[in-house]
Amino acid sequence: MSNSASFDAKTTDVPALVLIVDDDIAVRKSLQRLLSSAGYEVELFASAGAFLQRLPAVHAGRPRCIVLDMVMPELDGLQLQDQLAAQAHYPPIIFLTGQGSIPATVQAMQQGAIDFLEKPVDETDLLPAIERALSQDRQHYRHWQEIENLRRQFSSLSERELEVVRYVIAGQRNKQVAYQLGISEKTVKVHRARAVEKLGVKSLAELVQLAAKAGISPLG
Amino acid sequence: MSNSASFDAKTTDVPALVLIVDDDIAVRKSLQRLLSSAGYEVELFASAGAFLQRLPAVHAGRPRCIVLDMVMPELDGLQLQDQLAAQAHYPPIIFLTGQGSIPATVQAMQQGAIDFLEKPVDETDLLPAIERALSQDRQHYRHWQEIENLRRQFSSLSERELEVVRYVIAGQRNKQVAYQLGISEKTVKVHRARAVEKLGVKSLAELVQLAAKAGISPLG
DNA sequence: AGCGCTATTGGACTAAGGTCCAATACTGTT
DNA sequence: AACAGTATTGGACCTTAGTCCAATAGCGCT
Repeated sequence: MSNSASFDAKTTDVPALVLIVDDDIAVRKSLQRLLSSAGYEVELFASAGAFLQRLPAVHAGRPRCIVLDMVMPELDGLQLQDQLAAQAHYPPIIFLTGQGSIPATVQAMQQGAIDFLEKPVDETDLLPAIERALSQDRQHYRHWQEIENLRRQFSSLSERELEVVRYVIAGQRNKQVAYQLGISEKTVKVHRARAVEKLGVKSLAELVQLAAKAGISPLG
Repeated sequence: MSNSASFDAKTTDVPALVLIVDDDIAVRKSLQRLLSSAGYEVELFASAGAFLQRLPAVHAGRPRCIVLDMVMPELDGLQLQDQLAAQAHYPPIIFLTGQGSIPATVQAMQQGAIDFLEKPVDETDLLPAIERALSQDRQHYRHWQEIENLRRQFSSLSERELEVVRYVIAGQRNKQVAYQLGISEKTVKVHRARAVEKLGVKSLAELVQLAAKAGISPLG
C-alpha cells in the first residue's frame, strides 16, 4: 500500500560486524580468532570479488568495518576502496599490509581509510582501530538515518504541497506562489497548511530549518 | 616557464605563499630554488619555534601552505602540527621526511596532513601536492570569510535586536517574544524590522537561513 | 459505478505581520 | 549642555497568514 519496505531497524544492541578481506587463509583465521574472542561478529572473504558480492546484503543498521589486505591478486585493497567509494554508505576501512610503502599509505589515507597497519598486527593496535572504525560507522549511520527520516517525511507530501513548500522556504508570499503556479492564493494556503501539518512543524522557521536539513532546495 | 609546464603558481589574484620548515639548510635552499622558480613566494624557517613566531603575521587572505620536515630538534613535525591544530585557521601541511615510518605517516594523515612525501622529494610529487594544499587553503579561506561576513552583519545588530532575532528564528510569535522579554509586541516589531533591514533580507525564510549559516542559535 | 486520494476554489473570520506616523528615556560622547 | 545612538512604546492602517466551513473535479483502483 504505502511505500516500499520501510525498515525501522532500531539500532538497539546489534553486535558489531567486522568484515575481513585477505587472500591468505592463515591471516584470515588468525584475525577471526582474535576478533571473535574480542566479542565481534566476523565474516571472512578470500578476495575483493567475494566481498563485493556479499556487501549489498550487509545491513547498514549495525556497526560495521572492513579489515582489508593491501596486496591481493586481481583487485587489490586500494582498488577495492575505489569501488566502495563510488557507492553511498560503505563501512570504514582499516588497511593491513605485509610490506607497506609510504605512498600507498598516503593514498589509502587520502581516500578515507581510517587506519593503516602493518602485519603482523598487534592486537593493541588493531582493537583500538576497530573501535574507532565502528564508532565512525555508527555516527555516519545515525546521520544518514536522520536525513532519511526527513526525506521520508517530505515524501509524504503530495507533489503540489512540496512545490508550494519549495517556494515558501525561498521566502515567497502565498500570493506570489499562487501567481507562479497559476493557482489561487486560497489553494496555496491549503497546500501550505497541509504540508505544515504533515511535517509536524509549528512555524515557518521550523519548516525552513527542516527543509534545509532534508536538502530540499528552494524555488523561485 | 619551460621546465615546469603544468604546475606554475596560477594564482589569479594574490601570489601563493609556501612556508618551509626544515632544520637542514641544504633542504631549505633546494626547496626554495624549486618553488621560487615554479612561481611561489617562499619563506624559510630553520625550526618550529621560528615558524610559530612568524605565523600570526601570515595573512590568511592569500593561499598558503606549509612544507614541514618530520624530524627536527625540539618540536618535531607532528608536534608542530598539534600546536597548529589547536588554533582556528592554519595552512594545510605537506610533510617531508628522510626516513619515514608508516605509523608516523598514518598519524600525520589522521591529524589532517594533506600529503606526506619522502626525501629526496621529486618535483613531480611536490608541485601537485603544493597545488592541492593551496587549493584547499583557498577553499577554507573562502568558507571562513563567508562566515565572518555573516558574523559581521549580525554584529551590527543591537543586543535587543539580536535577542529578538534569536526568538524569531526559533519560531516564536511576536507576541510570545514580547512576553518573554517583558516588552510590548510593538517594540518587538520594531526590533524585528530593524534587524531585517540591517541584514538585508526580504523574508523570514531568508532570515532563518542566514542565521543558521552564521551559527546564530535560536532561543526559547 | 463507487471509493479514496489529490488538486482545486470559495467565503467568512481571526490572528499575525509590516508600515506609516510620532514620542519618551537612558546611555555615552563631544 | 548638546548630541547621537539605542531601547522603548503607542496608534492607525493595510497586508498576510491561518482557520473554520463547504464544494467541485480528475485520477486510479475495486
